[in-house]
Amino acid sequence: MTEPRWLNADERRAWLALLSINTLLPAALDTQLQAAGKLSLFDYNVLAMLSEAEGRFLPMSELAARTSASLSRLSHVVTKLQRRGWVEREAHPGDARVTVAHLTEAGMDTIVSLAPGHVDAVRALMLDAMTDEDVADLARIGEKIVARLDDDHWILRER
Amino acid sequence: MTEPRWLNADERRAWLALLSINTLLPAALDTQLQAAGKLSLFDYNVLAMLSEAEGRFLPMSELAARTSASLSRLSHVVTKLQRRGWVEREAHPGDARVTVAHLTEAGMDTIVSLAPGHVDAVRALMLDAMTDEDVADLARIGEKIVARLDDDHWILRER
DNA sequence: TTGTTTTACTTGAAGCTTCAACTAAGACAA
DNA sequence: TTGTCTTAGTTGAAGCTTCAAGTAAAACAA
Repeated sequence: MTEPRWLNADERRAWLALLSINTLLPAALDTQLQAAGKLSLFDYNVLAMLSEAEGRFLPMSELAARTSASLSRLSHVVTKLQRRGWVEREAHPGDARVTVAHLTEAGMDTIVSLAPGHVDAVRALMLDAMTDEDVADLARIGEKIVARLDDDHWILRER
Repeated sequence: MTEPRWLNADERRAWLALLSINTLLPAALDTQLQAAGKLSLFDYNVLAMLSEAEGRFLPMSELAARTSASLSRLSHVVTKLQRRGWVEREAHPGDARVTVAHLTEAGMDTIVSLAPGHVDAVRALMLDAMTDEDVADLARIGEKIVARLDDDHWILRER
């Protein structure tokens, strides 16, 4: 067994910053969305991913991939969103194992009304702190990390 | 009411990457720590922050700041860590409102035994994906975002 | 075709986090 | 000193996430 390599100064700074962002950023966005529409950041993302999909529907697995969530977590959340009238579950015509989640009109209205405030919050909490070059760097470095965590993650598909 | 400014390509890439990292990285580290010692990343960080503090103790408020957590969350977790014999609660001599969390010997042994595996995981999941320059850039940009989220966050203190 | 494995998803229980309410002590003000 | 405000922390309940187990259909194998 060899000695582990401890983190150097920059590695430690990068790691601690990421860890802090990780806790603070979702919490702040949750607060904004909770106030605006009584939903969480994760709820919002589920609706957002459906709203951007062709036909406003996606199989549960694909929706789970696009929200980086487990199927179990997604299933519970879709049940909740269904009770609120924002999403419906439908059978897949070609494969009976598949459940398709479909954004309703009410769900679409909800996300359309929430999007401006949410985007403003993302800018205020994160993007406004950075120069254009910082944003490009973060995009590039962030995608490297995502590739390391999941080498066929959906956000890397169009590259 | 003005039109919101939507995200441009790089902004969207940066935001989606951060959101994905945010879900995937803690999940992967949780899995490693759960397997190695049946604790979460947050539990680990609480122990780590105490182990690095002078005297291996900190007031609850300070520990909450260093783990970016609410006092409520920390209080529940310290109760759990206390039941496992890793932390003790003590009264503060000068101010009776303050509770001091103190890492026990058993707690120190735990973190010492877990640290190498955890650091290896942080490297494997994140740092190994980046060049030295990337790491320095991420540290710089990450700290800008942290400053935006909380302008006197503890990781910015030594600057 | 029959049995086996894999894929897609759901469910209930256990554990974790948040929220609101609460206690208690220190600081401040008159 | 007395009352008020602020700070520090705890608690229980509600809601969210994970985990393990289960169902059912599709794919594969002999």
